[in-house]
Amino acid sequence: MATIKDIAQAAGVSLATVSRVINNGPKVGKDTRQRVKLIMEEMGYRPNANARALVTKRSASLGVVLAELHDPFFAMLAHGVETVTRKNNVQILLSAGSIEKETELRAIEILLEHRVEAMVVHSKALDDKTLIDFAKQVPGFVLINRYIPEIANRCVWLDNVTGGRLMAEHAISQGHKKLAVISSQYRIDDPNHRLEGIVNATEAAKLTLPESMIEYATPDQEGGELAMQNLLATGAEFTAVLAYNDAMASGAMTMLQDHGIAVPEQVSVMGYDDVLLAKYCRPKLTTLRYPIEMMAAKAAELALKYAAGAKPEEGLTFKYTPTIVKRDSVVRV
Amino acid sequence: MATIKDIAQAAGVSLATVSRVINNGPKVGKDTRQRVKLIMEEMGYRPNANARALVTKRSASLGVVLAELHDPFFAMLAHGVETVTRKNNVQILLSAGSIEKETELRAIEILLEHRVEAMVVHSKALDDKTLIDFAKQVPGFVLINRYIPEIANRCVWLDNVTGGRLMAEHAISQGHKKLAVISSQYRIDDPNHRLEGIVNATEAAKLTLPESMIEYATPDQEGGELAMQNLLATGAEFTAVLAYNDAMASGAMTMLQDHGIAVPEQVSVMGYDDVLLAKYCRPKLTTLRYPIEMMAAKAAELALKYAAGAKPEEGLTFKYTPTIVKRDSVVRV
DNA sequence: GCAAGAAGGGTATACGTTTTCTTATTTTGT
DNA sequence: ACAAAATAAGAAAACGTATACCCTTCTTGC
Repeated sequence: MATIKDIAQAAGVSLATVSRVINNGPKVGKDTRQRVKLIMEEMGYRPNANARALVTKRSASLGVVLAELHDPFFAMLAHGVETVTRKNNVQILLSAGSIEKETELRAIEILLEHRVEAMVVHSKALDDKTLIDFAKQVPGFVLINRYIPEIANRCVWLDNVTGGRLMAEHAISQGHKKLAVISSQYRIDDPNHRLEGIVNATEAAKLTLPESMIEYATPDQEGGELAMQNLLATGAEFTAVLAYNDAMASGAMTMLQDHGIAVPEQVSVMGYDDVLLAKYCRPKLTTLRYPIEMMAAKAAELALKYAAGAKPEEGLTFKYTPTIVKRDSVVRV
Repeated sequence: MATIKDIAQAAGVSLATVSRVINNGPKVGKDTRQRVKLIMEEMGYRPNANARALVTKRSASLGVVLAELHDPFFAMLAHGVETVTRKNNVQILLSAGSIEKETELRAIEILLEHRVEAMVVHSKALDDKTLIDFAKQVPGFVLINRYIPEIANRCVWLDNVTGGRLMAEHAISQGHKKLAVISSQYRIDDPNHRLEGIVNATEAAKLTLPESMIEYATPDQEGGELAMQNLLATGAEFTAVLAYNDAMASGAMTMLQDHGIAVPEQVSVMGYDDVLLAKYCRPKLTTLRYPIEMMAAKAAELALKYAAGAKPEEGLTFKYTPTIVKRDSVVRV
């Protein structure tokens, strides 16, 4: 592959001149510029990004750390990031870790070895301290879907407590008094926060939400089916189900229908996230919109901005609040 | 950030020795190795991937070119690639282009500038010649979802003609004689091939498939709804609908149900791809399984193998054939 | 006891860029 | 016409790493 040196030789100029042509630098005459450009074209010259990154100490790429690419949720996250990297002529370096401490750590380290100046990190397993340390090392370090007070201005996150509250309030406003909850079995912040919001709202409405009305399962369709099965098996009565996400809600609906229980006529169901599925399933899900794509774009912008030298403002944070999307799976009782 | 030089100084050894420790090279004593490792740990040394790539001319990363990340289909593709890159300690460099010539070209060029040794490319817009040229330049160049005879051994693709045939044959075997087809309006190979297969099967069964029974729309749910609307508006009779993909099938089902037509009792519907949605929608879609994740993994393996110096065998290609997944949206008539 | 080889480690160059510092040439102002 | 300034271009150092080659110092076999 042709290098700058080859071009210089062929054009009868110095390395410096060729470099200046490539970077549209000054100090090179009109005709020389033309000639060098022509020769680059002829020889199929392609700058070596590695050499360039080495000397400039800038990599023109943004690192993204996330878990489990096949989840549509992460696909949307990636897409949000991609819209802004494309606009800024920046490359995406993807580093996927599963939801385990070691792989998440390794994923970040790999990006660091590539000297990415900006990174958008989705980490659920690493502890606060580790992440705070990274934030100190990397100017363009931004967390998505996580809030850590010490580095609040690098956090783009969803207010899940409010989200949970909104869910419950909506159900209650529709006259529902007997609620059931289907939560995720993973003991990370998200399900805890959503549950907290739900509990807050039920207490405010002077309703009771006994432990027996809360089921935990894997946050996918199968989990939703299983949880609903358990709920039905206990013989408990409920008129509305609040699910951890749309997939679980969909599973729950399936299981209800399989038991001859009409949704939403007999039981209302609410999802969370508003992924594609929410529009596709029957009845269409009433759910909470999680603007992950927008949030990811924001995170990428932020990462690029901080990487470029902007100092994160103290006391600032990037909180998003989910909003209710009313479709067909919840009715007044 | 600490460099090899800093470590060497702190440990009182030469650069070469440190480098040898890092790469587990020979010619360094047990105790020296230990001491250097300790100091690296203390100083938080992180190898510079760019410098390394520059001198070794190898990048330990695999480039992936694809369009529109938010499509779950591409998410699965990315995931398939990721499973093998992770196993091989290789990084993914993502380059997204939309389905336009220039952006696809640019996406590939960017990866080339990063000197990736292997790449998995999903290109629909670029012409054969351009891709063949790239294949000549890059040893680890592999195409996914595309077949080009001249570089057959670098193509991992799905036999869409057979796929279309299988769809139609299944419907016909269930007694359906009046078929309707909902295809994609994009004039790329995939819809053409599927349609070709469908036509072949109908002709073999001595059925007619008039142009008026084929609708074209965007390959998403809205498109499916629209196409079905048009089909119904013509007043044509049909008992089975073959859709270009699951999203269109889902849209078509929605529209049928909205018109009071029961699926599958009155009209059967078939999808294609077998994405998550196929299991979630009601009735569950009978569809064709497109093993994209497996194919993507194969493509990544191939790319890595070729990049490592393995010569692509002549006359070899990697064709996958879709298989029918029978669920609830098709019944015997 | 000594040549020959092995083991441990150092020196220096190369990878492909960018950029600072010079230098040679041309233009400009008076 | 001549000093001053602007323009065009080259030389060389630097970025961080890997490695080919060289130099010691021990072993080891006889």
